[in-house]
Amino acid sequence: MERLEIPKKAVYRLSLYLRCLEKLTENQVETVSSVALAKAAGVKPTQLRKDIGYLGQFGTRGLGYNVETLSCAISAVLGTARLQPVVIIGVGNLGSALMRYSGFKKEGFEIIAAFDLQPDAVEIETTIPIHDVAELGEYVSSHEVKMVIISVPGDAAQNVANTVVKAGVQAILNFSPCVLQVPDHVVVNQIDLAVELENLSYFIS
Amino acid sequence: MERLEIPKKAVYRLSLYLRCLEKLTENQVETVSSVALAKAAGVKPTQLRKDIGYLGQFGTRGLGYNVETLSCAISAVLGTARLQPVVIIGVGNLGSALMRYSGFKKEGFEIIAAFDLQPDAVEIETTIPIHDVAELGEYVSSHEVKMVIISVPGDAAQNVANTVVKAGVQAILNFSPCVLQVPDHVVVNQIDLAVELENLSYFIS
DNA sequence: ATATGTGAACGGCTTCACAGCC
DNA sequence: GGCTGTGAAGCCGTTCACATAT
Repeated sequence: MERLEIPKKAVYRLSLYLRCLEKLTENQVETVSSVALAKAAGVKPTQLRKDIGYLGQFGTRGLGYNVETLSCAISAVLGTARLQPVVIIGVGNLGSALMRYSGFKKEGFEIIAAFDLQPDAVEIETTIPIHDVAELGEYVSSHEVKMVIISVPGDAAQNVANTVVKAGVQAILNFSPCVLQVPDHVVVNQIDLAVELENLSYFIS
Repeated sequence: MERLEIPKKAVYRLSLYLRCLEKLTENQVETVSSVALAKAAGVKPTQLRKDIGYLGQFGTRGLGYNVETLSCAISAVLGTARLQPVVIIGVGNLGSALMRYSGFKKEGFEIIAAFDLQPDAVEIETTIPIHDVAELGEYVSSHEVKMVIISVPGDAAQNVANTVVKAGVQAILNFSPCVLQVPDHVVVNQIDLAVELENLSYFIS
């Protein structure tokens, strides 16, 4: 298994292709060419073929790709073929919005619990249990959670990260506006809303 | 002014540096070395110096950078030195969370209005006016809004984008899980939560 | 004829090495 | 001695050109 060779950017695009393929499946399209799929995903056809090439050979020359076969292949490589449990830490504005977001389950992720400093003070209608953050480490290890979403204020994020890393978490989606220091074997994807806006700000003339 | 030469990735990091510099200002630190600042931002010192080099020469050899001077320089280049008006379209889970998010104003962005299909049905305590999406185009042009945040469901996003682009918007932060087709002069930053999770999923062993 | 698969060329960002300055 | 500034080298991902398959 030489999965680790796929470049990070290509992995992002594979997710994109998967999203487009799902739409095609809904419309009962069975076959798609690299040109058509690339256009839907907003990339160049050659890049799409190169990206898919990382997974192996799935196309039929002169015809295109079978939508279902390709979907399954990408899903398998991304590790989303089976449901992945995820925990949210910090049930503030953003955290509670994420808890209500329905898009995760469709893509193979289940929010199994949330944590907050004051779980009783949280007003939100949900079936997802909200625990005290003091129980976070214990919960993560006993449920073998590998992925967490951090949406606590910046000054609390590093502490939370330390706790979950010690408890065995391997991947963190961090919405806090701060850089997390973690061991090399832990992956962090950072989404900083202010940074995104600032970035846009630069590119408007 | 040769601003347009700064690579996009460098612009992202400049935002990061700015965030770290603000913390230093709060702690009344006046000078910082590239090594220290780079560590705080999670990048290599040489990269930080190269990035800052795009702006000009701001350091003092043998000493480091003056925190305030550097902050102002980055802020000026990013265009966040003065308040930038922003509009949010789609006041659902995510949209309302973004409206309540206090981090924007601190970085120079003011949410001046929000838009929804059913503005009256929205239950949210806020001082930000919520209008009907039918008024979107007119509002954007008359207020000369250059940046918008789109947080509507995927199937409505392209329509919204068309409207605001026609009304003169130059930058879009898109949270909808779909690829927007826009003219070349419009910049789109996409944040797809499911894609982020899928990406992490791949990298956990 | 049409579309995929892929080695090679290209381009851009990162890292290195060291010159220049305090 | 310590730290910044920067041309050069290295690396990685994208694009091209075309061989290959139906």
